[in-house]
Amino acid sequence: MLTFVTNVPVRTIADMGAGVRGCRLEKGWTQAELAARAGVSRRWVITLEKGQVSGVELSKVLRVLTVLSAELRLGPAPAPSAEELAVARLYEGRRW
Amino acid sequence: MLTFVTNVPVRTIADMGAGVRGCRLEKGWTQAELAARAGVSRRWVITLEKGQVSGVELSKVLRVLTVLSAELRLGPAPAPSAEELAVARLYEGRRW
DNA sequence: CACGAATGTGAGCATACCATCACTTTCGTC
DNA sequence: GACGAAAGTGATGGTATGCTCACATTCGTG
Repeated sequence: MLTFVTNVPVRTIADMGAGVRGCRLEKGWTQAELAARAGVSRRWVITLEKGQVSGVELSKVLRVLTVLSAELRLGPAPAPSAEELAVARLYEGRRW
Repeated sequence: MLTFVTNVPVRTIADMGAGVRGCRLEKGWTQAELAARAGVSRRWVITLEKGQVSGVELSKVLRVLTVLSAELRLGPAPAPSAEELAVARLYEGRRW
């Protein structure tokens, strides 16, 4: 049972990486152990935890979280700050 | 503000697709509008909502959710049922 | 029914993710 | 400091994702 990782907001890849790492450490697992249980490569676990790659595949992330007895929940976001709104306007309609 | 989509568990790609679709419809946006705002292709929005592809890129999903004023939260999963445990044992250590 | 808007589908191509292997660096313990 | 385990890095190659364009289908309204 997770105790420290409880309803942490996940807005970025880095958030997700930190969350996975936290869950893994709470269970006392090594990266290799997590990789084996989730059926992914250890290399991939590292890149996920460090947020080195922007486009990690969602299905693999979900498999890892399931193995870690963690769960994602989707809900309304708290109202953004004025600063966040300004940034959002800057990137409005932009293609990356 | 989202009203219907509130803290829905997301365990599979299909869950995510349904969640995104729900958030989009609550805002009254078309797929094309969502795609433009999030900077992704309309084709991709469709495949995400229908869960046609297992490995959608997490960064794009997060961008879409941000645009939709939705948020993912990571927390402990409720204890799995006996049936879920049996299935998990079947696939223990399996590579896909 | 007719019409338009929204949604869904197919093919082709570029890109980047991921697995594997080997190696290096960090960390903890003695 | 020495040792081993864990964590991190680099390169390579296969492959699936995602973008674009064009077309088909469904849906809602008059």
